[in-house]
Amino acid sequence: MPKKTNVPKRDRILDAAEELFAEHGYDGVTLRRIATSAGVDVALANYHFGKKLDLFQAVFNRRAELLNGARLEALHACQESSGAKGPSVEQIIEAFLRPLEIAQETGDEGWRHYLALIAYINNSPYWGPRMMSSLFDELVQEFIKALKKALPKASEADIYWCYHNLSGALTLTLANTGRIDKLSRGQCHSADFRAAYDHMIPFTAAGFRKICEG
Amino acid sequence: MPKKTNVPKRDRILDAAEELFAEHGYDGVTLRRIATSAGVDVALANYHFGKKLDLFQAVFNRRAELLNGARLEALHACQESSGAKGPSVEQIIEAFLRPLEIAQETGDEGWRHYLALIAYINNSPYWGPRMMSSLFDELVQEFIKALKKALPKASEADIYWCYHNLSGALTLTLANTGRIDKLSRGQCHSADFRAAYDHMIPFTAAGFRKICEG
DNA sequence: GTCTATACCAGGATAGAC
DNA sequence: GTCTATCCTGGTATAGAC
Repeated sequence: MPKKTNVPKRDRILDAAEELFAEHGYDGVTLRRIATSAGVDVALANYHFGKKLDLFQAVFNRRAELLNGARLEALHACQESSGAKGPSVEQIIEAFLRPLEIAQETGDEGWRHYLALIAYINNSPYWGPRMMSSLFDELVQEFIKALKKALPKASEADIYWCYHNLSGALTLTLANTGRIDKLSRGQCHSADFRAAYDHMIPFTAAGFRKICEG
Repeated sequence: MPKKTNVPKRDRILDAAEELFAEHGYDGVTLRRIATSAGVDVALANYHFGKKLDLFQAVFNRRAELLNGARLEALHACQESSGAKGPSVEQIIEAFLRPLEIAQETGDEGWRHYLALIAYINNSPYWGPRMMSSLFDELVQEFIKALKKALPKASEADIYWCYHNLSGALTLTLANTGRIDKLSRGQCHSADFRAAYDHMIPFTAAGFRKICEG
């Protein structure tokens, strides 16, 4: 892959950091490696972002608003089109997941790395509690509220456990480890988010209904 | 928690490494920290296990056979009790998951850390492809075979995508990040594996049926 | 304001002496 | 089994070039 020398160095640092943090985790990456990969001097990351941790957070923050905006918009769209009874479980999960196909649609590798970074953080006992809430709790609670309305008989705990299962399936998908490719001997592809969601939406919707409608 | 000075130092190193690797990942832990936590000299880890990577693999290997033996035994048990028609999807998933309650049952914190380590490795784009197959593929394929029998109309790809969703839900559970506790404001507890599986088994079984039985 | 060269020093992996 | 020395890597600060 050719170095994009037309992109501003500040962005190249973010891009390189995004890819490397997603693949190797926070401690698995050095600032020197990020700088080399971005084709800039070691000290430039420090100049633009301060400490390593600040860079990490800058990477995590960069695309969050755009992503969650799209998801919230999708939720509101299906809420409006469904009237007073509200959207179905399937529609809600669809709105939660489909905007994440953005990486495939735009062909922007950066999005793929970013989503893998979310998976890393969400699955980490260290980073998860420290970093997920501030960017994602508001969005999740909005979806939970919609799900409660679609499943009025469900207890709160049941809804959250179901959400946990959905979140886990999603997280492993975003991690994009290639494990399913190998297990299935090439019949499934980790990188094919569309196929993943095509299965995940009916799968998890059926799970929600089973637990929450009895 | 008091230092267990009665435990052999070699095991104390494994225990400490297990806990720290699970929490911080491979690169987030130094041999010094492991040694300090185990109450032994820095060089002793090197003496017993060689390089850091070898210690990492030793930790990952240690409990795998016991764990997967129990899961396989559970699968065979339900296969025998169900006769020629074979066990149901629920029974198969139950056999896949319930032995993982071992941490809760035995009260051995080491098991909890070990399971979190599996979650870390399985969700990692770097470690997943390098370390999961050798210890877990055989077991997984055995369960897949049973699932195919229980869902004879399903395509292979569908089975594997459903397994992927199950594996993701399980992985996030094992990671034990406390996120669900926070989101649900204390109504669900990450550490309560029994509650997690009580929901995960019917949830994922319904998903399998939806995808694989139409 | 953007960027590079360089230096500093803490901390760590490893090997070899004991 | 343990202690220590050595070499190296990495995060960060600073000075100054463009």
